Amino acid sequence: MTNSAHFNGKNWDDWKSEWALEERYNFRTIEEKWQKIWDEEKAYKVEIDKNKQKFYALVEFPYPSGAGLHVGHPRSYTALDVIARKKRMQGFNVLYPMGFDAFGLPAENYAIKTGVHPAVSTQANIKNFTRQLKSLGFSFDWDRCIDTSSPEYYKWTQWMFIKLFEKGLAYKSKMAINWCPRCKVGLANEEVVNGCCERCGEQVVRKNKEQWMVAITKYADRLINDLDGLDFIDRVKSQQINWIGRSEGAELDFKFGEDKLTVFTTRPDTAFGVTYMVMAPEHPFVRKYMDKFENPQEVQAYVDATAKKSDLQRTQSTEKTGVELKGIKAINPFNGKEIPVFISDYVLTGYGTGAIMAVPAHDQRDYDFAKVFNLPIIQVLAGGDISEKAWEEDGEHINSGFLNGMNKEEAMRKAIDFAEENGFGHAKVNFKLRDWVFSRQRYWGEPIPMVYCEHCGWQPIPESELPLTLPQVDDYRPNDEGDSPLAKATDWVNTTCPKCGGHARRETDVMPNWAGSSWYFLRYCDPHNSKEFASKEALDYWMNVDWYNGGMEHTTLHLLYSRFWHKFLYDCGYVPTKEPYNRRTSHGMILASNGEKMSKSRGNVINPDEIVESYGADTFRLYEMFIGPFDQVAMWSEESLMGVYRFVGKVYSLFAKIKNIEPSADDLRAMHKAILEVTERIDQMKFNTAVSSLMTYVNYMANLKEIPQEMYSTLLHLLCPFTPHLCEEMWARMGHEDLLITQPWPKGDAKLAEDNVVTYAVQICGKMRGTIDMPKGASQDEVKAKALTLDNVKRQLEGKEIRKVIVVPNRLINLVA
RNA sequence: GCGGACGUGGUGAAAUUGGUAGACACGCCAGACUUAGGAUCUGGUGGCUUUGCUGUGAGAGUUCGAGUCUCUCCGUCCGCACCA
Repeated sequence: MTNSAHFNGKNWDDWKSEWALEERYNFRTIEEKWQKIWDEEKAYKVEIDKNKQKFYALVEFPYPSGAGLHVGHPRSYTALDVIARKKRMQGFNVLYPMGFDAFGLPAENYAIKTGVHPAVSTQANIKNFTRQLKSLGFSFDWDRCIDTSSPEYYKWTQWMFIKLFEKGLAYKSKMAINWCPRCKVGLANEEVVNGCCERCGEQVVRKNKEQWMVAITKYADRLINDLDGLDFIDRVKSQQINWIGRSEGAELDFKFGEDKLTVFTTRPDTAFGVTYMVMAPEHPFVRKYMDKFENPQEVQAYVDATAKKSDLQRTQSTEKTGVELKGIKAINPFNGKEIPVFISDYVLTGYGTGAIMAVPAHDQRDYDFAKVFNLPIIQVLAGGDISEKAWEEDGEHINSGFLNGMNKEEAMRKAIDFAEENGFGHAKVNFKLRDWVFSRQRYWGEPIPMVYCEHCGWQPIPESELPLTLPQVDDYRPNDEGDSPLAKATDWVNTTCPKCGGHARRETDVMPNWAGSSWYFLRYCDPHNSKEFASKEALDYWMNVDWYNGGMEHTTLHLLYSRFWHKFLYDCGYVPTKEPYNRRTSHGMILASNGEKMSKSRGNVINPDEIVESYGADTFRLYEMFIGPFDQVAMWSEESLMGVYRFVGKVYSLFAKIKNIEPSADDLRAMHKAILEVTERIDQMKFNTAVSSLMTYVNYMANLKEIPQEMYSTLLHLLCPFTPHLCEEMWARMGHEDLLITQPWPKGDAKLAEDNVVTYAVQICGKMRGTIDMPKGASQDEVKAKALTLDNVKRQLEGKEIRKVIVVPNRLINLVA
């Protein structure tokens, strides 16, 4: 790699004496110097180059909070930076972009407190984040930096919303939504954690509101099925599948008054075991039939009590409560039997049809309810002990008319056939996934580009009026009624209908902060395009994202939303692929040294700035890669960080021992082992052991009196993705004028890496009894003969006969006596 | 309850996927050196009753051979959760 032509007119000794003046590793000057050079030369700028194979590496862009970068962010960023840098050296045209997910509540809350416009504080935070990211030496193409809160960006978010509306996938609906009384904002299901607001932890309550909804459920099946071809880690796939919650069953109609009461069930085969039915308290029939019930006061009281409960209260207690709707019975279409109907809060209004047929013998929840209300329990599948608990397993059908004698699978089929033939039911697939609540009653988000006209209903604003920018307001506070602060900007709200020209009012809710991030990876492909969200050429070249790393906490939020959003754009013909990400991996969290989460309130947050200041970016980066298995949680340890700092210093000081000499066979073995191991382990995201390999290699060199140039040069190549500043500096000190980051990745030679002497484990009956050194490729007999010379082996075999010999070449010999 | 991951020294962890358990670090112990530096260097460091034995949460099984595969327990972490 190195030759004398690169020595810039000086000879090797001149260079060495010049640099030897500076004995201590001074990371500050080195890092500052190379960051400046990379910045000035736009070393990581990337353009479409059809002669090169592209590689698109992506990390989740941060929300630019006032707190600045957390040590958790760089774990993900460094990992893909290592991969991006290695891919570049391997000749790929690498797109590794960064941007800011800049809409969100903290900026708005800050504005409420201080009066500073969210745009102002957000820009200040972006500036700070950018400084921090640059100080860590990431190889982002900064020319592609995007900001979801800029009108140039959200113009296209709005444009896409209009497309959703035009295709009938965005619709306005009045429904009970999750409402956070503290944030004064409606939440999507995905944003409710254990019945509490994901952001502030306040208990979420139900509130009836007109909301924009996005019909993600239309894509439920495809969001599950298309996971099949993707290289996502298993827990991401299973969590998404779980969240979407597909279940197969049937919808069946039971007669109720003059109506049909439709239920969804996954067990139509148990229909002969139905002894009662339950509706959710919110079911429309409850109101419709209220004056026909014999006990309307009791029913209404229960409905009111349920409405007052928070989701948490409602789901926490598994004790069954409810009220019978006296005076009206339902009729089981399978056997014509009259059965009582109840309302109970264990039946949810949002899932299935909001009503169930109850089979207490074969469903534990129904069983519990039946016990409380003394309802009959009819066993229709043989098995278990019905006097103890429900039997939810398979069995032979009994007491089930024409289903008798069948097992579960057959009876299911026959029951659905019967329902279809007699017109009271059909097979049905249901999902837990609900449509996406897309309205937020706040200020700092994308305005929803819709107007309401008395005559024409909801109309999108013309594309020529995009972007619809946020109006200035004086008061950012939302109110308890759930009006957005935008409602106060009356000049902005009052407008004309784009269809009839009459008076119309703008939508005053804004989009959720998940909107901008649903398509940002597309914008990176062509970030300055003012005519399209991205050109076809750019999308054809750069998509898909080859490798996307991000947090597990986004699995059922951003990751699911953006897959849906992308599929929608694909259906419209705007993007060339049906899935956005080929590969998805996830990093573990970094915890404080005592295993607690880092948080402001605990006062245990490590600020990356301080680490960079004290130890340098290279040490920080390398430590985060060495801290432990990438996909697992890791605990911050300043002591371990010191070990890495020493290693970096050692790499620096080895420079003094470089000589223009040829490496020996042993040297080459150590070198090629390092190349092969580091290359493979980076690809597998085993960064911690890749660093171990580098340490082993450096330890080997530290033991040499003189280090061949080639060995040191190879080290710089292999280490460059991890500690780019130091490596670039030492590369220059070796006399090179071109940048190390543009050099080709070393090629490992497995032959040269092979040991010529191997140590065999000697086992007797599988137990280790000693080791022997053998030349590589020794015959079985030679190995056996040598093994038998060991004292311990002789002793163990005394008076025994060897019955079998197993030799694993170059590894072990096992003598079975 | 359902789904997923996991259990290895004083600590963070390795283990070519069934073949020498503890690589690489941290910490600790002993020594050297000093331009006293967040020092650095050298050697040692699983346990034990140390010619050797034993050891990967516990117990069984498969195998010539198990940290790795199978089964049963025990325990930890994460996600979802009255989803019909």
